Amino acid sequence: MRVVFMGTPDFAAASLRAILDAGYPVAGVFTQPDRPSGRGMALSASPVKALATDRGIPVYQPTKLRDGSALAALEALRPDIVVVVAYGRILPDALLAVPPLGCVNVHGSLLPAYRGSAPIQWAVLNGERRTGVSTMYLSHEMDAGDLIFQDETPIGEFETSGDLFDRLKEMGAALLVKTLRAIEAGRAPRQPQDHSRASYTRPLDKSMCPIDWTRSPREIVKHICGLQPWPVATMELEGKSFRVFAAEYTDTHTDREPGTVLSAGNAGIEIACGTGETLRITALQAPGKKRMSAGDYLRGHPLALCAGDGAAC
RNA sequence: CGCGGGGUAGAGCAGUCCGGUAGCUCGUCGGGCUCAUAACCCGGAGGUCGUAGGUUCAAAUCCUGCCCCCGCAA
Repeated sequence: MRVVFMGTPDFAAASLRAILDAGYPVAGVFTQPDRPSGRGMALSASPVKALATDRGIPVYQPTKLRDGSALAALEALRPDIVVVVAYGRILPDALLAVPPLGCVNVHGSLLPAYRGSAPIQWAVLNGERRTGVSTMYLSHEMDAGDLIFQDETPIGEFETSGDLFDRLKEMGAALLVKTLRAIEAGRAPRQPQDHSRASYTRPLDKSMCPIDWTRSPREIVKHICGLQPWPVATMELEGKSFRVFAAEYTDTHTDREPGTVLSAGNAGIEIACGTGETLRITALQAPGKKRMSAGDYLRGHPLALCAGDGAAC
């Protein structure tokens, strides 16, 4: 079964690696063009390209998918099936029609929930206790194709999007191999999604970073975890914007204004939340500094605590 | 050459502009005190100031090259 793989980031590279390790011949790989990125704006290859190059697989990086050349390139590869994982492009119907066995996709959610571009992060942000991965056939509409397999997993209370990403990319890769085997054997399930239960995510952006202290401790913890490793939750302290990486629950109750710093010491910075409860920030990053524990930071930067009613803090 | 911040004791920082004894908080080690503590008191150890050169009577500090870390941007 000749496979053509389309994908770009780390999440996709895991799937590519899995089907290669499973012994499937990958005739070619499509990935996004190299772009200047990183410090120094050096041109850098996508993780998928790096892996494909390493394994000696031809790489295609079309700028446009609709000018005919991409279609010609795909047809020339004569794939039986096309696997698309986080390619970052909408495939024109003409491309979808090329492989006789269809196009399959790995998505980081339990579809039909969390269709869209940041399903893993939004599952964390929304405080979901479980999520998973799905494989499906690609259809004209985004993430709405018929389901093949799904696999579930619980989300840890303090698990970050990055942690969950790493777990789901391996789950997705394994599920993809299972899916390919089933299709090859002609016994892959095909279950239309319940579109009435579909939900959609929007991309993350930096405007959502600031922590809203009027929310509950758990909502704030999920905010902190969900926005890691990017774009990272932030808080204001003494006029500077800090990136916040970790927090822990306390059993303290307070009637102080949400956002008030109640204490700052070795264990962290305790701040009043909106429910009369508090949260202790335990890891943060000051501008121009690297991430460190709150205790470490305070050692070099004593915080002026106000004992008053909090208004002046 | 996309823009900017940073590298000083095990950790976090000050000192650099204006060159002249290596400083603070924490940890650590020893001693003391307390019913008790991430408590407090006394004392000690621990640093080629990222690195290689240059200027100087004298460089953490001024000049130049290089390495590494971080943020923006993608």
